[in-house]
Amino acid sequence: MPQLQSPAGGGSGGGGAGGDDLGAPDELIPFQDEGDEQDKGAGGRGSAHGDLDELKSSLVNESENRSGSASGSDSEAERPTRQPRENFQKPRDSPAEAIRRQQDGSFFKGTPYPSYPFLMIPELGSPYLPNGALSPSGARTYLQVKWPLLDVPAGATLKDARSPSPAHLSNKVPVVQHPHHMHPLTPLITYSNDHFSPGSPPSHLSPEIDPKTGIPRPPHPSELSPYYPLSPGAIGQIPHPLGWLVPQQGQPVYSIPPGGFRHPYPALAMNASMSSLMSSRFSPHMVPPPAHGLHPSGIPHPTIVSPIVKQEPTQPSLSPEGNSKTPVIVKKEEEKKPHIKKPLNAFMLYMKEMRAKVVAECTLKESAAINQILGRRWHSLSREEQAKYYELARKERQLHSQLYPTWSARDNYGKKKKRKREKQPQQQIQETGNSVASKNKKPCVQYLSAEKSCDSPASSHGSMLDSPATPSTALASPAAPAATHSEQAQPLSLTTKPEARAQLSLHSASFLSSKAAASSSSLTSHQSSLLSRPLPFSSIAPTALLTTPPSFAAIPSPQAALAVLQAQPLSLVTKPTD
DNA sequence: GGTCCTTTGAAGGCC
DNA sequence: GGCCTTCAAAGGACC
Repeated sequence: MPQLQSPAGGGSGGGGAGGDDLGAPDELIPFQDEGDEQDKGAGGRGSAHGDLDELKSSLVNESENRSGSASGSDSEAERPTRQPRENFQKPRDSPAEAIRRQQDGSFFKGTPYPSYPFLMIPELGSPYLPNGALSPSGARTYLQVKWPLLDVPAGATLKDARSPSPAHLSNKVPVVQHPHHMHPLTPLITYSNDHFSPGSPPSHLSPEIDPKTGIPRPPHPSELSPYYPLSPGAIGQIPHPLGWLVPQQGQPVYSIPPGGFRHPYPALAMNASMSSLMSSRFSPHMVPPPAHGLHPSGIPHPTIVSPIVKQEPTQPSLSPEGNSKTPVIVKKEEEKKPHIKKPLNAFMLYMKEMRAKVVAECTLKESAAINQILGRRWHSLSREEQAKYYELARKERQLHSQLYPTWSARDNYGKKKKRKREKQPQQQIQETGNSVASKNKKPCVQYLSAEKSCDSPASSHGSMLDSPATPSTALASPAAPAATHSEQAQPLSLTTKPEARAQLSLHSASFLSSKAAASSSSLTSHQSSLLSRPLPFSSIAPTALLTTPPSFAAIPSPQAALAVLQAQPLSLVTKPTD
């Protein structure tokens, strides 16, 4: 399957970047390494990052325009977050310094995503339960942040107006999966949007050089990361920073001991108890939590489902003899080992957020069907929108790797006891054509037919891909806002893989008969998916944008489209430009 | 109760 | 470096 080159990836070759790049301290700061990563990616990078840079620069410009101070030089504008990132990475500010910074109003920086005004607070301390599992929704508590001062266009909110706020999207009470059931910071997180209305970041919080010190101001937490609602070094001294983060129950939100931030995961804001908790609960050693289902503050959290706690011994339990462990014990300990789940990727984050919306819009409940819809919508998202999720996912991985530095995705292999499939559907299609689903235990269900009634408003941008006006416009880009720039930033990779070409062609056909394709029951799910899925922009050859075969215009059905495509020289569609 | 389905992306292993 | 596999979420369906 041709993939939209993900920011972290550029394929598996660069795939290591997602985690490997975490080692360097500099990489901990989001936006710089956006650029860095993109530079490293050198063409293999996904589209999202190009837009991230756009967003960065546009944000800087926007902030400067707003503030009117524009104190930064050009070079500063080009590297708006460099210094702040270093500050962020090494939060060694004294409390007084931190307070001063905050009083300067320089503590925050405008969000790099003007349209992304919520903070995804993964329980502040960690989105991951002590066992590594993510607290289903509480772990990713999207808080719409109220920016008190900065004037941001209403249209620049995270989602379109139709899209309920993420908090509202939670269609169920967050269920903590781990027996610990309690994130140390959850009581401090408001789960209500009442406190947070989409607003604007204050203009004086723009990323600028502090006029007093000449030192670049620390970046806004949202720039640092959605996970880092407050910058480490100074958080603790700020009872209510600008009042835009309101404690739910009146307790001090972020107090931090004068000693400062010593936790190995310094990006997290925490008070004394949190700090100790982090040290104890979120260290890789996973020592037991202090209490069952209770935050150290004693405040229970609604997400607590069961107070049963699996004690994770700090030291491996030894056999009575002393230091030798029987295989049984070893096995037991192995079983006791907390299951650290993989960090969610961008699409998973998107699904998590949008699932409830899709479920509400449709009558579908089957996740497979929902996921098909979401998959299509995902592709219909503009790259900026996708970039948000890529960024979130990247931070998830960062956070995860910091919380569990020794964790490897390999650790989870085999834990699902997943029955090994004989072959991937994709391969089956390539090899056996349409007779694919026969081997599957469960026949592929064409869920897309059920989606017909609800997939038209696919994206907040109107999803031209779901119901495109013309193939060419739809192909040009998923809501490509600046095609020319995109082409510059991300030279179109001339995907010459047969599958990719087929996808392109199929996709072209899908614009003309997507509904028919969706309702088709004679195609395999993957074929249907191909028909309905937009091709990643990066894999579309320029010529392809201009040479949509006119013969598609009269294709009555996806089957016919497929037949045409199979018979038609693909080179007509995706003739390489070289 | 376990697995499948379905989606995309990340990561690791293998060649 | 490319390909393949597994897992991440979700919940109904199926065995």
